Amino acid sequence: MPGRHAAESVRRSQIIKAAYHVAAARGLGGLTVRRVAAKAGVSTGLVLFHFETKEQLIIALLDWVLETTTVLHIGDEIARIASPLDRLLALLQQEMDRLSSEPDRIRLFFDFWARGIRHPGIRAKMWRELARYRDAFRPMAEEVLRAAPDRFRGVTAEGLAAVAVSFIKGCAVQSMIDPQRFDIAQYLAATNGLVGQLEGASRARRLRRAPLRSRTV
Amino acid sequence: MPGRHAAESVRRSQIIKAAYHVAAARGLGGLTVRRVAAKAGVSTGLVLFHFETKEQLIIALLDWVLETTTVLHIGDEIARIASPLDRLLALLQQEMDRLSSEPDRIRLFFDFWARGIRHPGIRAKMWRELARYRDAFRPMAEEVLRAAPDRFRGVTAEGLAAVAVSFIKGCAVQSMIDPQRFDIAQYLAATNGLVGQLEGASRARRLRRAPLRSRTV
DNA sequence: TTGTACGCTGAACTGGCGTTCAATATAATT
DNA sequence: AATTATATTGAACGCCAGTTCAGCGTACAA
Repeated sequence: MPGRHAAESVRRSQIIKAAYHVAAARGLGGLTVRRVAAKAGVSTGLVLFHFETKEQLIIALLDWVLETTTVLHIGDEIARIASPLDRLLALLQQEMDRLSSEPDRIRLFFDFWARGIRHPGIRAKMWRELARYRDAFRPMAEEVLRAAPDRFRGVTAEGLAAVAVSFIKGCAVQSMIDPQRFDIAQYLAATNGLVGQLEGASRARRLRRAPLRSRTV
Repeated sequence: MPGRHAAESVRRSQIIKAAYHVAAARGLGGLTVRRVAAKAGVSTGLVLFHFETKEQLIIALLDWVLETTTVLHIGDEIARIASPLDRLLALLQQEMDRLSSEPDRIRLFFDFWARGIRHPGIRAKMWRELARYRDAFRPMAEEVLRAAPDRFRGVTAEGLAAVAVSFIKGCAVQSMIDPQRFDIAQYLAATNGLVGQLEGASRARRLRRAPLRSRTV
């Protein structure tokens, strides 16, 4: 039934959400204009009427995924933690919880990441996202450097933030290929030990009292 | 010129190497039977005569990539380092050198990794590779646990190995999306600081005398 | 009421893909 | 020399993809 129906923006977001469901279920490789149209309950032509090309649809999907993924929001409970290193660990824990709560989204994100290697447009957006990620760690990294200047002689906040990001991305990459057995609690415990006990017993006690929720992803 | 020519295995490896060049240049998404045939200088039909389906060709390519990627070989210079933590850092450095020396191979590896998320056959092979990776760190991880039992109370060698793998994979993932600016030397310096100076000044002096070769990937 | 701009449809076009297969040339066997 | 087994070709097939577009229906302006 052709004719004037939904407003431009409504249709666009309707189609993008359909695209998200298709991509989350079948991956970017399984994303086709026809499938998106079917999922959205519209015709093939309409999808391209609103997005011109499939590539632009994919870019719009990426934008939507990045916008609607609340990443690295530093809540009150975390801001209240005194030690910078402890706060960093709490942030890591929060990010790793997301791994188990939104696996489809993380998988799709990873799919985009891989595509970014060959696709300059996607890579640029991913690079910006990575920069955002590192920037979120930066103030914390600077605090860490200030708290232990001898330990981090010659180290920049940027470098430290990159390592912090690696804890998260590295964990995601591993749990993605080994979703059943990868033990996040163990991962965090080992991280905790490696980072070093700046305050010794106090942190150990706190971790024991508030056990980690999810054992595997 | 049809007829009996090269032996089975010769042709197979010839085609696999052609597939590698195509995949390295265009990604797994750009790998087609026709392109591989053209690169190998044979007909389309011959590729499928030797590999039955495109999927089997891809699996064979993955096997070849995994076989011919010398990963985590612990050489004499590294084995001679006394401190386990220092040895771990040397291993990390070695792996990161590979990032800059064989970017195409690493990119292709990453491409397979992403495909493994949806493809059980590929995922199984990648999981085995990940296990190999962690196992290579395990003896070292056990030494670390033995050297500082208080620091790593409740931590298993498996968990510690997973974190070590994260340093590498996380670095690769970041430098892949940001090949120009990602500073590996800074990354290692920050890692060094985070892991903690078990031996203090001695390591700092050693690192200063033997500067890191590659600044970026 | 009429006209028109816009949203919308879906069949049709083009192209590239994986795959098949009859024909054929070569090497090994007899 | 004749036969057989094998390696090789490349045209052909069917499929599914992205994209186009002529036509249709609806809502709003005049």
